Amino acid sequence: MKRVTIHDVAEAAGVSLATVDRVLNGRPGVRKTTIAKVKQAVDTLNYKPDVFAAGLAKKRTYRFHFLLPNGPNAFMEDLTREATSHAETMSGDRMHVHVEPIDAFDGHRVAGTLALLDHTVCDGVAVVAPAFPEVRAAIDRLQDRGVPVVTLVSDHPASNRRHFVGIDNVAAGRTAGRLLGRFLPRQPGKIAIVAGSLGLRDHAERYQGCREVIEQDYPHLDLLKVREGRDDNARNADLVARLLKENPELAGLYNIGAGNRGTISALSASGQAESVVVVGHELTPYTREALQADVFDAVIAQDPGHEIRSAIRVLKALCDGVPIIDGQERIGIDVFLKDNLPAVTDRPDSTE
Amino acid sequence: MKRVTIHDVAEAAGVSLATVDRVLNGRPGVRKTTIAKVKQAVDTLNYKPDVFAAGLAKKRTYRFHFLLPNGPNAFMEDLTREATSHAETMSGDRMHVHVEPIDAFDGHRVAGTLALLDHTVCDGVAVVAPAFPEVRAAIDRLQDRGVPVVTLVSDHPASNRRHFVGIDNVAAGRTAGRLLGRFLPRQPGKIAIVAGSLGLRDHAERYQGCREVIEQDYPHLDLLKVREGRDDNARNADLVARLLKENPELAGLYNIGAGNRGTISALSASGQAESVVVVGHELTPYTREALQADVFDAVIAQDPGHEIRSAIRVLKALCDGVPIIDGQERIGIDVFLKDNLPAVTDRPDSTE
DNA sequence: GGGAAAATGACTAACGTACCTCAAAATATC
DNA sequence: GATATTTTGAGGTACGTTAGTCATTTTCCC
Repeated sequence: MKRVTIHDVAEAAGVSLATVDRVLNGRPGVRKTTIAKVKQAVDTLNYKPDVFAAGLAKKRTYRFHFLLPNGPNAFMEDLTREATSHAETMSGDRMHVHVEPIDAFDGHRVAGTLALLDHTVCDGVAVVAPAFPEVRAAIDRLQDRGVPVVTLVSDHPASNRRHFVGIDNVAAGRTAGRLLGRFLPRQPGKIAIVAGSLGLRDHAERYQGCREVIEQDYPHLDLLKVREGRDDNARNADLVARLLKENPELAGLYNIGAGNRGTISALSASGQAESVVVVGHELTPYTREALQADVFDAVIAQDPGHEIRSAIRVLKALCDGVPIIDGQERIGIDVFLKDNLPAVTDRPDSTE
Repeated sequence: MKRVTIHDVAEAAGVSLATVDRVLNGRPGVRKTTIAKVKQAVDTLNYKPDVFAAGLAKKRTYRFHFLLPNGPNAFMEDLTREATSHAETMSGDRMHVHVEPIDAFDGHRVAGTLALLDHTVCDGVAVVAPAFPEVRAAIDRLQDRGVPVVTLVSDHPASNRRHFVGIDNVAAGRTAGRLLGRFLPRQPGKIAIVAGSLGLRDHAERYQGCREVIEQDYPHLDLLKVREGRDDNARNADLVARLLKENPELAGLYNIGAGNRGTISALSASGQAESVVVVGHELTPYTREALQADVFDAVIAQDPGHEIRSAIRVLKALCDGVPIIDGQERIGIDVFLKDNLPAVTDRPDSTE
């Protein structure tokens, strides 16, 4: 039951402490036969370095920057809240999480913010990457400077980001399409789609997924052309009101992006809320209430807390050069109906 | 940016190191005015103890026992696999997770296993608690001996367990009912329910939730009386085959417990698989395949990896006497359709 | 076999906290 | 005001690792 230390390893391998240290920490100047001896001893003794002692000795600190959109978006606010709250609780663990609001619609500003970072300021960056080429370039340059970058929520696959923390948006769109197809009766009907902008990668992918499923498995359903509301509540309210007026017999509605609040108010005002099957994204106080009031029928979501924690773990793993446990870092596509809503936690008000 | 240590706190408070230590670790013999001075200094300086140094110094080890059912059940196997895999990876963190298989159907044996534990052997216990009174008593006695106990997957609310790590099974049942109600056309139809045993708390709760929703919102659907297959594949296959023969026009089927493999094979064999809407529990290789083949229409699940990690975090928090972050420890009710299945991870074969 | 280079050993000082002892000072008790 | 008691200070050791330095040994090459 006693702990195996490097002393034991040294003894077992018949070498000195210094040599064991050289092997364990990959320092140069050790013959490979000796390396083998040490490694052999390590795993016959099943030596595991003491994380506490190691952490103390190398007095490493992890400084991470989180670049998160600052818009009036309940999901992003949740993400920011989770990040700042972790910034506090983990500061004892030699973690310094700095949250920096960015304007996700201004590619140059985001690229500029990224350009200011290097290893003197931080050891890792998580960014909700808008799909601008200058952002991709800034990510790549930052990594060339030795700072690992992970994308959060919205990926930028063309870049060299080391990891993406977020959901598979095509699959999310497919799920939305499946729910619409199955919730609606097997008869012709029209489905409206409201997105923020198809220029946003995640929105485009969700649309693609939804369309795939509807066209393949529910051909009796007719997808109206996508309306873009720029994730703005007022615009969405307007769009949805008009859609409902133009299509009094509308069967389904898929709100691909944010701006749920606008969509919900237009639906409620129209009096058609219950007859239209509506699927939205992200669990916020508004979508939650809409589900309970049968205005929304399903919500596809991703857990912001999981995403922040996962991003931190991944960045730490990248800094330490240890492998990432894929299974643990996979972010699930959550499906919420009115019946499986998580209990509310006490949170300050937010807008969307 | 430099780290605040107890030295700084001592200096700021105008007391000695020893006194700071006494206050911080709640040792006796300090005047309350002094305590106040120190605490004041602690939070003006925002002192946070260094977890690495503390961990090293108090060479604390956390020894946790996980008592998990050993039956041929893919979900429990996943749970066991996650637990043993964490036992390895966390052994460096002074965590010793011991997994002990139990026969969940033998209350006396489980109680006997619990009775053998005390603080000389382990610092915390997580148990998938079968609903026997002797198990409740054993849990309470174990806690009286100073070992915190959390229940896992299946709760025992009457006991004094400190926490329950698992899903709200009533809500899970409601979700299943909702999916059946919404996937089926709005016309009369029969729904069959196969459980392991209504004597199992989680199964009973799921049934209750499902019935609530169906009776309230989908009264045109007729719930057949529950068949109990004891989570056994052969029994389930038999039951389902008979159900399908007796009810050729069966509209829906809810498989409340394990034994999915039996249910699936009977459905496939009957040729009625596609016409019956089927909801099952837990994501296993079999239910996954059934979803993809349109034999199952939805699967309600809980993530075994999350549950194990949560149980470990909770037990550690209980040992350290620090508060539990509720939001982080809440286990979600996952809903899987064929479209939002997580990518498969490489795992050894399992049976169910 | 002699000299250079490479490999290894022996030691030490951190890192920040926990926990212990013993003495000194402050306060309480009569 | 003397004594008993409580409170505080000073100092040390231990925890297991990292990351050095410098001396010594081994190996290699001509």
